[in-house]
Amino acid sequence: MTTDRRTLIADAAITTLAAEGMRGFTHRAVDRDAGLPEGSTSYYFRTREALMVATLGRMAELDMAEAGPVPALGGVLGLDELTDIVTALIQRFLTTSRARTLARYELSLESTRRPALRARLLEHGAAIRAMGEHLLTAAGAPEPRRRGHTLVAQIDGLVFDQVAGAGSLDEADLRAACRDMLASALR
Amino acid sequence: MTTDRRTLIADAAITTLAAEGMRGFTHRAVDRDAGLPEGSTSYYFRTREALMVATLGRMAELDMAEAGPVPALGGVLGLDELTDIVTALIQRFLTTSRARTLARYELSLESTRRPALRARLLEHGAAIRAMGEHLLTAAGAPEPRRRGHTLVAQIDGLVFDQVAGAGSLDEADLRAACRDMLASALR
DNA sequence: CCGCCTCCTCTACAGCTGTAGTGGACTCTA
DNA sequence: TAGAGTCCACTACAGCTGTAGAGGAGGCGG
Repeated sequence: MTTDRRTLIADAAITTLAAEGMRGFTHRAVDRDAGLPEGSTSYYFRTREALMVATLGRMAELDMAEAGPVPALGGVLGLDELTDIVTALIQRFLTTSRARTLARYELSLESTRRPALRARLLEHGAAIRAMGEHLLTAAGAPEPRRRGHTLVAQIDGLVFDQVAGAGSLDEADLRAACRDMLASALR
Repeated sequence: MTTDRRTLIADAAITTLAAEGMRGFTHRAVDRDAGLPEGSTSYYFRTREALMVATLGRMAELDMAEAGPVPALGGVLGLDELTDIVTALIQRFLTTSRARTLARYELSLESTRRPALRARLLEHGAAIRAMGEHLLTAAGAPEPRRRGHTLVAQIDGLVFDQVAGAGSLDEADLRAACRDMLASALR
């Protein structure tokens, strides 16, 4: 499978961003991570901002591919199932897609200063919150919109803490926290 | 009040970090923000990492000065008082000390790659979580330690969302979210 | 008055960065 | 086969960065 050159570069960019931060996020560093000759990244994405936007786009694509299967469930969701789904999602953020998680935080902070990035990020964030809302609706929660937004933000906090903070909670703690949040939301 | 030169620089560094991110966090940029001649920052903090550590130290100092008055309350805390305290804290993070909040996230992410920074950050984080634990203990919550950790992380998520994410929650939503979290913790 | 010491500013410099442009290899069209 | 077009690797270059060090201003002890 020879992936598209741009996709290959965007994937490498996610890795670079997670490993080196915004400071080390340079055209040449991405070239290295992608195993391409110097100049490749700069050819496909002339400016650093274009590279960021492309990286974000690729992240959104991967996020959706990963989370897509989840809301395909039918029927009414109970607290236990909901907890399972959310806990599994968090675990994936922390392991399989840890790099993408870190890269997302980097880009979020950067979007504070870059309108072009901010617009894309909000778009993607809206899609994620919509999923949260959808899940809560399926479980019959009141005010699913507000609750969904809150829930997503709180979960993000737990993930951030695990990935860039103290990381003092084990899997059982995370599960308990999710269950409490969801129980509040369903009340 | 002529503050110590190092303190002046560290304060400027917080501003620079919040405004320009890790990438724009350079000796010369801090010189400019501090209104000092070029070379000053580089003289007091020879390496960039030393500057980061000093910045973090100053942030911890300011955080403590700000939060210090809070736990001075006596007596048993009720859910309402607790909610008031926490909501007020969040509001301060988002307004008065917004820059410091952003700088903290920048440094948290950076600490992922810098052991020297990580050590200091964990130290400060421990102090903050101790405050959370203390508050919950005063309110008679079971498992205040675990609950405190979770609470702090969740609050951080709400703050991050407001400051660098969608920011779709208004003050009433934040208050409601806090109340729910605290109610869960007290149960 | 002299010499010393501290605090600071200024300058030097090698290395890296973003971005643009040149030119070659390869592929398709006729 | 000739020509045009596309994709890509490489190079150029000005600007910025981290860090080190030289040197000067001003105060202090004698």
